[in-house]
Amino acid sequence: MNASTTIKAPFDRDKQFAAKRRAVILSAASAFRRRGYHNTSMVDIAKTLGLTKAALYYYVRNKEEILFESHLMAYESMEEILKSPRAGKNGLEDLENVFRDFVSLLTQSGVSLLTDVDSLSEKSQGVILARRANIEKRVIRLVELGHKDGSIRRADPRLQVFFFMGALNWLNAWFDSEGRLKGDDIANHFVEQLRSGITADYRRDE
Amino acid sequence: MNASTTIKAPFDRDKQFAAKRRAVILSAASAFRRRGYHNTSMVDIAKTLGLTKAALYYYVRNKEEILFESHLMAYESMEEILKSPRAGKNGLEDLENVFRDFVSLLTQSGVSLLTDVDSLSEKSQGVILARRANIEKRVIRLVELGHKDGSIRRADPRLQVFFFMGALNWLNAWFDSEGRLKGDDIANHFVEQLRSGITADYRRDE
DNA sequence: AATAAATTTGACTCAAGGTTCAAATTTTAT
DNA sequence: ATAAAATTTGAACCTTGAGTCAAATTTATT
Repeated sequence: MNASTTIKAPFDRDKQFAAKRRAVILSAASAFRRRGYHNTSMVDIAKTLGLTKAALYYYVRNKEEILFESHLMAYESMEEILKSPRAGKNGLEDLENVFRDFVSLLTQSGVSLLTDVDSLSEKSQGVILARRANIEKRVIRLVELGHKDGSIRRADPRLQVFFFMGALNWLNAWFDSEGRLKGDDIANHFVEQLRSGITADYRRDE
Repeated sequence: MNASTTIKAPFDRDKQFAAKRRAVILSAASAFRRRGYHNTSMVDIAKTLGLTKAALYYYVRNKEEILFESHLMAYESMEEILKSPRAGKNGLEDLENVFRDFVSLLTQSGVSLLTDVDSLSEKSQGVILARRANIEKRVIRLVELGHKDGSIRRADPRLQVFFFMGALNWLNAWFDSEGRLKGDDIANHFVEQLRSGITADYRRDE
C-alpha cells in the first residue's frame, strides 16, 4: 500500500484542499444569500465551519474572493444546464426545460444566486457581469428560437427574459422561509406560469 | 407681504425641512438601489446633495433611519396603489391594473424598491417585513378574487404572486442601465406577460 | 443693524471587521 | 520516532466609515 499512498497522496491532498475550499465558499454563499454579503463577517463564516477567522485565509485570498467564487459557482451551474441538450420539440419546450432546471438548482442544490455585484472589485465585477450577460444572451436565444418556430409569442425577447428571470432572483427572498414547499413543485408551478401566465381563459389579447 | 411672511414663515420652515429630509432619503434610496446600502457611504449621499456628511445628521438620526424610510416610502406608494379603486371587470383586470401601476411607479417616480432588510435593526426589520407581508397579502387576495370569479387559473396563490413580484424586484438590476426603454412600455409588456405568459398558442396544459 | 434661530461644517472619536504573521498544532512521510 | 509539510490559531494591526460636537455661517426677525 506504500506504492499506492505515495502515488495517491499528493492527488488526495489537492482534492481535499479543493473540497474544503469549496465547502468554505458554499457555506459562505448560503450565508450571503440569506443575510447579505456585508452582514456576514469572516468570523460568522468561520464559526459555521468550526474554524477560526484566520484559518479561512489558508483557503482564500480575501473575503471578496469568496463572493466572486460564489457568483461563479452559480453561473457555472447555470451554464451547465444551458449546455445540456434536453431538447423538447420546440423553442418553448427547450426554454421550459432550462427554466425548470434553474429553479430546481436554486431550490435544491444549495447553490445560491447572488445579486451583490457592487461589492466586487471593478475587475471581478466585469467578469461576473460578462458571465451573467452571457447566460442571459443564451436564454434570449432560446426565446428567439421560439419566436421563429412559432411556439413563443413575439415580443421584445429581452423583456420577456427579464420578466421571468426576476422570479429566480426573488426566490432568495422567500424560499426556505416557507419550508413547506417542495422544490420540484415550485419548479413545475413556475414553468406553467412562465408559459401561460395566470389567466384562466383562452382568449389572446383583450 | 410682512403679514404673509410672519404667518407663513413657521409653516414654510417645517415644510422646507420636510422637503429637504425627503430629498435626502430619495437621493439615498436611489443610490442604495443602484450600488447597495453598504456600498453607499454617508459621504457619498452628502456629496450628491452638495452637503457635508455632518449636515445629514441634522435631518436623520442615523444611516439606518435612511434605509428604513427608503423602504417605507416604496411600501407607502404601493399601498396607495392598492387602495385606489381603479376596478376592472374581474379579479384579473384588477390585478393587472395594480401590477401596471407598480411597474410604472418603480420605473418612473424615482421610488426604489429595496431588498436589504437585514441591515435594519431587529425592530425596524419587523416593521418593514410586516409592511411587505401586508402588501403581499392584499395582492394574494386579488388573485383569490380572480380564482373565484373564474378570471385567474386556480393554483397556489402565494406561488403565483411570488412569481410575478420577482419581476418587480429584478427591475433594480437592469432598469435604467437599459436607458432606451420607456417605463410605460415595460409596464404594458409586463402586464401582458403576467396574464398570458409567453406561449404563442391557445392550448391549455399539455 | 442687531439678535436669534436655523443650518452647515471641520475636526475628531470610536468600533467593527478584514487582514497579517509568527508560533502552535496536527497530519503525513520516512 | 522523527522530520517535514500542512493546517490552524491568537494576537496583533490597519483601514474604513459611522457618529459627535462645538464653532462657524447663513437665514429670518424686529
